[in-house]
Amino acid sequence: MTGTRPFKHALDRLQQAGLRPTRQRLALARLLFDKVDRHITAEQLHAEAVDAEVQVSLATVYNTLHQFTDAGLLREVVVEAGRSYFDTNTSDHHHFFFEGNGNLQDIPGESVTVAHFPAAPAGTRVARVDVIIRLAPEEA
Amino acid sequence: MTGTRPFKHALDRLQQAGLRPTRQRLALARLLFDKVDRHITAEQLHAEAVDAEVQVSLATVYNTLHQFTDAGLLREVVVEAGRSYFDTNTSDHHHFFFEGNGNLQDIPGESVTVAHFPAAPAGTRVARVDVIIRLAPEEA
DNA sequence: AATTAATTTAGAAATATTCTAAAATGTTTT
DNA sequence: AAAACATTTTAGAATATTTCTAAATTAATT
Ligand SMILES: [Mn+2]
Ligand SMILES: [Mn+2]
Ligand SMILES: [Zn+2]
Ligand SMILES: [Zn+2]
Repeated sequence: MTGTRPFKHALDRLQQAGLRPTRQRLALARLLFDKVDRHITAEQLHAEAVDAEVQVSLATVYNTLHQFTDAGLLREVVVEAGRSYFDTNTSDHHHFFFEGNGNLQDIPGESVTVAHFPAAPAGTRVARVDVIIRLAPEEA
Repeated sequence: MTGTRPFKHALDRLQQAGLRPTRQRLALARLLFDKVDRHITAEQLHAEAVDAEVQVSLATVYNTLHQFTDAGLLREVVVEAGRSYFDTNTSDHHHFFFEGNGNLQDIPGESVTVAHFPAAPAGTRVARVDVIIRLAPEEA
């Protein structure tokens, strides 16, 4: 019976995160996690939900994306002013960013070495290291 | 005679960038470049200008920051949604970002090594490599 | 079924940034 | 130095993203 596994998968994620499995969260989790990894904005996800005839407000999409992020199910990626991407790939990795079209592409964590940087200042710890390789169209 | 050198310095920058030395640009250039390197937002710079009794609109501050950036006099740094910093340090360097208070601190380019990353996809060239080391308050 | 707690929502608000077109200023030509 | 021309500045509106508020709904527990 096709169609139940995706629900199961999304349900597992919510339980793992300690979040109540509401209709909206289940639907958003399915949209987010039942496909290949991706980088999506709140508005894009809301549009996808509307498109899939899931009734959910934009406020709830924002709330849910932040809850998922806090729970470690998503990662927020900021590369441009006034636009936040939410990344379904939560493994240690980095990004190519195409300045032309705003696309993001993953770079596996193992394939970048960040070495020699100074120790974190006293009273702080390194929460994350982000490497963004900004790409421009090749000149003619 | 103190007070003329700063004008000369700012004037040089504008000429180097091929920008007309208007009252507003000169004043903003002095505020930006006649002190130690820093990371400043458009609103902060506008507030400083108002404070220094320089009459300039917020729109002009944005225009000028972008012109300076395009001319290579500034660098835009994006680390948080809905907030752009302009960096008077245009040398090749990276950043510590304190998630607690939104502060940025430079890391000299030579003290970070980014190695082994994949080649830029066909049709693109690497415009810049940004390394952001995100710091959180040390846990108790 | 009643109680309690968590969630969703519409709409307003806050924030950041860009746009528009008119006024002002700077530059070049005569 | 006036006239002509080009650039810049500006107020205010517009756009865009994100957050907030408080009321309505839904879920979980008793
Ligand atoms: Mn968006
Ligand atoms: Mn700001
Ligand atoms: Zn990613
Ligand atoms: Zn810097």
